[in-house]
Amino acid sequence: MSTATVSRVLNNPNLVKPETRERVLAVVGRHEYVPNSLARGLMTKQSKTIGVLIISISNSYYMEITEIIQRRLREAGFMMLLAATDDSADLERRYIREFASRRADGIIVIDASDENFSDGFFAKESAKRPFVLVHSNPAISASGIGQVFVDQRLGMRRVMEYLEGLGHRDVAFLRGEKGFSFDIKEAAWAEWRAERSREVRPDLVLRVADGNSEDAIPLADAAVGAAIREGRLPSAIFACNDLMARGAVNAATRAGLRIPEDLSVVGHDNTILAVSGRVQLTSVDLKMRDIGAESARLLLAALSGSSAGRRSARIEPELAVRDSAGPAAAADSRVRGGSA
Amino acid sequence: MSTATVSRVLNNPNLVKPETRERVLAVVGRHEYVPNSLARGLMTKQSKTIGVLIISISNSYYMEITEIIQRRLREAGFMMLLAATDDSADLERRYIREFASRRADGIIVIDASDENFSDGFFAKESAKRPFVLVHSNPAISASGIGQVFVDQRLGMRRVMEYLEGLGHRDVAFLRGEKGFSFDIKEAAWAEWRAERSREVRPDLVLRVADGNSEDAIPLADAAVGAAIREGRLPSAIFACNDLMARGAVNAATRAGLRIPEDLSVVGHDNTILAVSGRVQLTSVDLKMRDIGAESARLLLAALSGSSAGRRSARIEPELAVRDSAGPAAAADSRVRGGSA
DNA sequence: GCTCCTTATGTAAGCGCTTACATTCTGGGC
DNA sequence: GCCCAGAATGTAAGCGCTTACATAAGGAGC
Repeated sequence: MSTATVSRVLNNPNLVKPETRERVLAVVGRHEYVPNSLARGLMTKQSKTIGVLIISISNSYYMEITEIIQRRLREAGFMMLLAATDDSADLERRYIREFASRRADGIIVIDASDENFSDGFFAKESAKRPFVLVHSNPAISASGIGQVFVDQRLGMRRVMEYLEGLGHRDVAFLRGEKGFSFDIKEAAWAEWRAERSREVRPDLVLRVADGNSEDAIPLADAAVGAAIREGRLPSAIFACNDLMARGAVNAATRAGLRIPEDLSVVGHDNTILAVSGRVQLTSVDLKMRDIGAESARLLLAALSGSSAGRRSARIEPELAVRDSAGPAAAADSRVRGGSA
Repeated sequence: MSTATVSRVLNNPNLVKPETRERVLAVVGRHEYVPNSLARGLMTKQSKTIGVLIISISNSYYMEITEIIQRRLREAGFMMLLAATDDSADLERRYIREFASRRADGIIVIDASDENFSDGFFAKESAKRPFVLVHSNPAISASGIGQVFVDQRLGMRRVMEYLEGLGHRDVAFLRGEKGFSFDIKEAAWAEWRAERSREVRPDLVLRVADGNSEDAIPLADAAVGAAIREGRLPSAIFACNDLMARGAVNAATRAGLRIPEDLSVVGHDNTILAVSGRVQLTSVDLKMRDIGAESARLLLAALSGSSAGRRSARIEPELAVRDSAGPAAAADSRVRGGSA
């Protein structure tokens, strides 16, 4: 019995006579033969492996995306190589090279670094193999790279529209010190004000040193607490993520403000934190599952070579409306100490 | 210039004359040559890849473990293949085969299925390549398999000790309907009572249908709310995870009980939920980072062939003491309507 | 029974590397 | 100038597969 026959049994069973097939299968089963994918990949030039790059593994946002990606990949017979870049453009590059070296059939980069986009690195990689970028950067969205564009500007406008509808003219903006995701949201927030000829008041922007870790909760708590004491908080506040939104709620509650009667709070990301407390947070839902599903879909489509179909997708965030935001009417007078 | 020389430049630079080395490196750089790890792995019999198996990706518990594992693997020059089993023993097996086929140099299985342990599958796999199991199952801990044993029984005893010290004689037990992690905690809880000749009262055990998803919060809320109304809640309650603990806190607060004055609550897992609300939860810390670090350490040690050193580790959970549990004295009279 | 076509199996090349072994350089000692 | 050890490089085999091509084995048709 030649190795070729065995190979055929495993890959094209219909090419071999049923009885021979049985015989081979029997031996294979008895000896617990495990094919060597490395050798197979060397011949077939595909590894049935996809590389996925995220910024941090212990971040529910990325994990929700990754979970659905992994599920889709499994269904399509692929395995997932996962790595975290810690937001380092250098590590991002190194990992992409590593994926390439392992002959990953495709690569998904979630929240890719600006640097590697602007110097053309992504464009070059994108030409070599199926490649999908998940991001919120309008600059990238204009490029020809396969991508899932998360329209955060739209998300922000939906928040502002909603609050405006509730009568809130001024909305404080709570963000972490640095991070692209904070910048892009603040830009949309400022744009909204500018469009309505409202001064883009810097005093409305509250900043905490670290907006992404657990510490963001107490930090936001402190920042908002101070703003309340100093009477410079308007009737509503938007927080760039649910961590900070929780901190804001805690501060307000401690200060004796009721939510949403005295202060409206809107969070972002719609994580478990939004529904964990007594007051359920109204929060922007980035549709993580859709993001994951779309990136997997785009990659798989590119992989199957069906050059038909879109090479990119756009995700529209939605506002998950809950209890933490309400009409502005009563609020103004309370928060500002009845000066209205 | 022969391929052998190139190979040497890349793997044993000192074997080749500096100037040749330079020449090779120059060409390599110019042509953006990316070595083929598949071919390399075929020769060297190692893929520099580790397979990691968890139950669910979008679960902060597993992700915290995975994050540190990935970091350690990177430092040691390995990449991580990650897959989720959805708690299916069959998928678990299939993925392990898949890892084997891809010639993963080692495998880590987190919260492995009972089934694949008891039928000897893990033992067999463990013999083939470095293999580490992370679990809380005393049965496995007695086996010779490389492992990180998380002593949940000890964690429970620390909770009970702590509450006993605060004067709580009876502690309600809040769990999800099914799951090994719930069972093992309940067993330790019952054991504690039995040791003190206290009846293992079934009415002290509250069950919610789904203890692990987001729904656990409102479900726990409802269950605890009912128990409060029916006056069958003792002065303290332990929840098998922070989700349910949050639900308990919400229910108690709504019912007008103060925490911890009127009711003591202890959670489990010490996740972000524990510190997200106004009342900070006392919660069992399973030392996720230690678990991840230990599993990576054990695997890497096995990989480097240093047969010295332990083949297993034991993790001792600790109680992260915060504000949600306090002395029982006042509580008894309030919760039970002053019948004491 | 012979040809011819189809179907089933075997043969061997080659995927891109590493590495044992063979060969060629190089230069110090005489 | 010659010898020889050691360093530098080349040669070629082989890792475990897949697959084009060659060969063998069945029938069907006459």
